[in-house]
Amino acid sequence: MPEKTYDHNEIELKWHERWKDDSLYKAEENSTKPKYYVLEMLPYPSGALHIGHIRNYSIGDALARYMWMRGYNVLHPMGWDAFGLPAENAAMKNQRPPREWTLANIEKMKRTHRRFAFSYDWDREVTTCEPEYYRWNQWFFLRMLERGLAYRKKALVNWCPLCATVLANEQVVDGCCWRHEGTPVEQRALEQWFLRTTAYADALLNDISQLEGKWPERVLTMQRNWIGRSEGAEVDFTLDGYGPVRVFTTRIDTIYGATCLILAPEHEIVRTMASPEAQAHAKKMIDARATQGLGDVEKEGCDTGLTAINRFSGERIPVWVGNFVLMGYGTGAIMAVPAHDERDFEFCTKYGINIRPVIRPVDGALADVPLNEAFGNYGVVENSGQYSGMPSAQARKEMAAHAEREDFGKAAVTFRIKDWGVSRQRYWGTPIPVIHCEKCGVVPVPDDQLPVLLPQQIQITGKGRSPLDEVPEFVNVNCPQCGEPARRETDTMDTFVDSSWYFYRYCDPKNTTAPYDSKKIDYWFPIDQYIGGVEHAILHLIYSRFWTKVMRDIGLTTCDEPVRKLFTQGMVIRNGTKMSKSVGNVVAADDVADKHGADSARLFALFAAPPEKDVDWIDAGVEGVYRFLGRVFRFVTRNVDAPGGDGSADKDVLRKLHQTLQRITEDFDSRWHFNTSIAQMMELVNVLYAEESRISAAAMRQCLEILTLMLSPFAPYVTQELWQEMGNEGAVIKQSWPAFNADLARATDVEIPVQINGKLRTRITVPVGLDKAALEAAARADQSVATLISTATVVKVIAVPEKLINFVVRPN
RNA sequence: GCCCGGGUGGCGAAAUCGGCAGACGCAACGGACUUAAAAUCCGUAGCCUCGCAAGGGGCGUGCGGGUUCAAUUCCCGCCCCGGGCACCA
Repeated sequence: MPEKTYDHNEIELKWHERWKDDSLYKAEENSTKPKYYVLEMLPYPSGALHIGHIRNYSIGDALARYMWMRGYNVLHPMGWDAFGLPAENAAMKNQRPPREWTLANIEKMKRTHRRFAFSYDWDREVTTCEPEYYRWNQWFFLRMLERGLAYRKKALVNWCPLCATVLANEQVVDGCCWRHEGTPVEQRALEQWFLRTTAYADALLNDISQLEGKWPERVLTMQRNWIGRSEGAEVDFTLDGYGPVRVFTTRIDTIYGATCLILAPEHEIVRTMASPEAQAHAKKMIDARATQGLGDVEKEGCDTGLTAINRFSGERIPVWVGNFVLMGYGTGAIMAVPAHDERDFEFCTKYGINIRPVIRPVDGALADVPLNEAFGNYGVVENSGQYSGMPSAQARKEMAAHAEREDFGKAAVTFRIKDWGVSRQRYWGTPIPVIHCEKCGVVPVPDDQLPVLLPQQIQITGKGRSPLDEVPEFVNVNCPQCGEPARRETDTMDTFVDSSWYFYRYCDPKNTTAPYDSKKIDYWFPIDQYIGGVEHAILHLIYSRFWTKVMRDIGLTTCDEPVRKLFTQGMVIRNGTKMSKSVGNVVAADDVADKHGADSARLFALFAAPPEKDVDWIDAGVEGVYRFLGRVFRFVTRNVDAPGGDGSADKDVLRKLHQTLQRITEDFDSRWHFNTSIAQMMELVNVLYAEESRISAAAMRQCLEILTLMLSPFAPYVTQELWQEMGNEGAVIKQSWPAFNADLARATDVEIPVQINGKLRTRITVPVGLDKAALEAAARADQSVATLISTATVVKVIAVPEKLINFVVRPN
């Protein structure tokens, strides 16, 4: 058969049409096959897929296709993280309702998804802005409310003036809004809804051990740091004329060295009891904190005029306010031990407050403790009454026990993680399903009245409070309890709620009576492989873990953790910076597909670098893999029915073929270095070109089929076309992954480098399987080796079978 | 400041367990085909150096040391780049 020209447009269009009904990728509901759930993070429907998305999906899709071919029942779904601020901004700009804008974007992006032939089961598509989905957000919220896991409090919250809404702590980056770099977040006191993530702080931390080795270590480290468990003690100091002031410390063993107490500027006692000057100062510090945000801030403080008594020593010490003490951590008050804490040292030095060492090094004296810096190590406690002479660890225990006995303190654990603030003063999100009644207070919307629907007709001005406040039909309701007129809650939920459980919904996407049927979850969960960007290491992945634990405790799943294995792929870089709309260096997926085809775009996304590494997008690089696909296409089409050569190259070619197959199979099973998998196939094709005329018809057939099958997870269109060209029936994805033949893969001869004193001098070819002695004999028997060592005395011979031989010699 | 990654040709990278550094690809150069170009096919190529040539020698994985017959790989000390955390008491 004459060689054909590789026309990617024709081929991709043809198979795109045939695959339209999607029946190929349906996950089976009652299957005897082993299951495999592979998931890529769902995108925000911004309007267009770019090449960063393509990389993410190409990794997942190659894996999904491989697992199909390995005989697994694969669940590979896709959906849309469809709530969020951009839709509202677009609505303001274009006078287009957010829903309309969002759904149009989804249609557009879905077309691109299909164009790239990602093997999704679209019957399971989830769109989080649709009532069928978000009603279950509301349902979950009510379950959490019943269990005290959702609650409302007035709190200082992070407010982004540009978003005109509250942000979660996780959404504040360097004191600025995560979406508006350089816009400092302000602190405002508002009534807000929170989810009690702190109730699961210990569980979230402990269960990280279940993820060890299966999630990237740095993600686990980031989560551990974020949770920030810290063991210490709470202790009361007695404030003259007031009563106890509680502090949290990890170093209660240094308490005899406490020379003052420092309160956060927001601390209640500052407001109620401090001197007027101190109150004014504190106010300034609070305001400054709201605007300065970034970086290191000079420590600042002010004496409140109050004094407090140390219950251990009976000593009376001054009480200060300090800008570096955080209201949101511990109790909002600390005891300052300048001799043993760097920050306290800095503060007390600045204001001339006493520095008194009470810890000495285990092998030193108290007098050796330097007074020009803080000595923060553990050691032996001194000048501390009955505790003097104890090691730090013992003192920590005994002092906490003493405080507890005397009822002025206890051993305590504090977490850095806070409860998750989920209120947003926005329109385009899940309405929080509660009603505020003058008489009954906060009343949950009854389950049978769910979903609380977002009103469709709405003017979004971007000014003032939540847009829902302006919709009387939405706001004005009757209280479900007493029937009197009441007001609906107008805050909506953080969109991270949507993505915290969407992967469960994929298992039962059309359920109208429950978020899903637990039996289906039991079959599919946990997710075997989750693939996404490392930027979600904390936010999304910690919320998802939290949600699963809550669901487990409600009895909705038996999983402790939703995700068994996590893979974080690298970013796609262009011109030295991360691809983003604002930089204007985005490469649209459709543009690449137009020019070189979806297959080439997918192939290059995987070929350019190992998947976990950042990759530079180079247009010329796509041309390289495009050429490769053309080479494959032409080679296969012209050899399909060729009479074949004399077979003199069969052995070498089949060895290369099976070695390649082995490597690619191993890469799928462990390393995922698809860049080398693809390079291996390129090498194979180079060999095929070189030996083309010396390959027999039978060996050629084997090469063509196996090459096509191996390449198919990466380039589904062209391989499908070739599969048909070869006269085969059916879809490539339904074929079995070829088994490599270890006998054929084995080499008979191996080239051994010969070193003299560690320097490469020549090479010899020997049969495989020679032991040390035989290898040395073979080397000595070689004429050029004999010449090389003849002028010196061989002192030692290092022979490593199938690797190398090294003669250590001394000149004569 | 602390905690992770990373640093290899002109470029993206490879070397899986301490054993031939630079596979594969891009860009480049030379040749074939072509009226010509594109496409395609074949070939050259780390750097320096000696030689008319065949061929030879030296250097080389951020820098400096160490272990070893042998180090991109292991150990110690630095430098640079990227990311995360950053008053968390």
